[in-house]
Amino acid sequence: MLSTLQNEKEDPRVTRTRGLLEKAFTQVVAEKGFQSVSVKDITNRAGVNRATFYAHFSDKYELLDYSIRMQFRQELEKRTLNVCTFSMENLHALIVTVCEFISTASSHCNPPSTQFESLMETQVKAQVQELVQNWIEKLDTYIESNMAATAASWAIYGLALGWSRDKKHPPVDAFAEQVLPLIAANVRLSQPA
Amino acid sequence: MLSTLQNEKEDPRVTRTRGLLEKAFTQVVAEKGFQSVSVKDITNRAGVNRATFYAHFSDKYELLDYSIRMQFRQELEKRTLNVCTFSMENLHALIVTVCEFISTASSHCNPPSTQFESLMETQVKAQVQELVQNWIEKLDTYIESNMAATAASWAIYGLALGWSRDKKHPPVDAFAEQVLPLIAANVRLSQPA
DNA sequence: CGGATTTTGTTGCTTACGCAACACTGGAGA
DNA sequence: TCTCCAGTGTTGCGTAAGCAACAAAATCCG
Repeated sequence: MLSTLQNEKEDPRVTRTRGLLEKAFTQVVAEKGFQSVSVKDITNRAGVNRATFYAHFSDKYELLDYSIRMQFRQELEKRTLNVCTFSMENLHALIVTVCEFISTASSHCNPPSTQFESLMETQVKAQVQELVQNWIEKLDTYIESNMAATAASWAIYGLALGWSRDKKHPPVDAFAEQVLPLIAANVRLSQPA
Repeated sequence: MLSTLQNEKEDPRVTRTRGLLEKAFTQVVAEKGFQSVSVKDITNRAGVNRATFYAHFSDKYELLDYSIRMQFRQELEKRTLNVCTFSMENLHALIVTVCEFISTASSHCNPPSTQFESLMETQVKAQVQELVQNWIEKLDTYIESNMAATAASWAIYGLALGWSRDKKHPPVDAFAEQVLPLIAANVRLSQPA
């Protein structure tokens, strides 16, 4: 489910094609806007056949979904949050990541359509959930890691979204430091008293 | 023969694969040097299967050949010399192009092995030959365009090579201006008196 | 409104690529 | 010397991608 497992390494051709499509997608969307972009625009730019597009994505909305997922994942990997264990520093970094991702995404996307935001919310929460759950499961667990991770991911996203909408929000680091105890409480419950 | 004809547009997949291999090739060669680089190094970097490499090139020497040809062609296209007619300005630009290509290539390649230089010579002369012949054929021809172009290409390469080896050579533009009449004489013979 | 272009998905067939396995060569080292 | 090993080419088979053609929407426009 939502498997981030790169274990089952996929055919290099599909990796390549998806990458080309995603890259072309972000380019043409930046030029013409999402709505006025056609599948043909994307495939032309990517140098990929249109039929091949449909072999990977049912339509451009699904590619948007994929693109958002990949970009956020890349942010996590950039800070090696995908390959670490729980610590206050890492949790801090995670909160910052979400804040910045929401912030740059919504500023980059004009106008921030509702469907776009809900898409982003879904993807980000799902990955944060998975990541935090992974952290918890490496500790001695006393409660459902699933539930704790759900609570944490919703809380983080909600707080980050509020922060990004605040016209004059404090610096990210200060904000993250401020809410850190709130989130940490969720995770910590699963640690031995 | 040596057809630069992109007319017969090739499968996007082969264009892509060749491009990936060439890009990877220049990278790993820059890092490890040509001799100590293996086919596996190249294909790993390119994300292309080793068997696919051999479907395009018989060995790394052939890829080197291809790479040189493409890089010089790119220089020509950069100055739109591939889509123009004869003029003194264009001939000047052509000479400059050859000079700079030899200069940067031989400085970039350490040591400038004999086989490498002869490979470069072959490719550059062939393309200059083709280009000049194309120029001449658009004029009213009184002599074999083939022969005139051959003379011009050899002359240009020889002069450019001499220039690049000259320890304290004059600026490219000055040099090109200086030898311009020599080369122009070859081409001009085919024009109406 | 009505015709004319685009776009969208879909399909059958061809071709290029990925993969694993193979035999072969040549160089390094106990 | 012999073994080991990393690189080289080659092969057969499975799969992804290219292509042309199609019907069905959707969009444009006089």
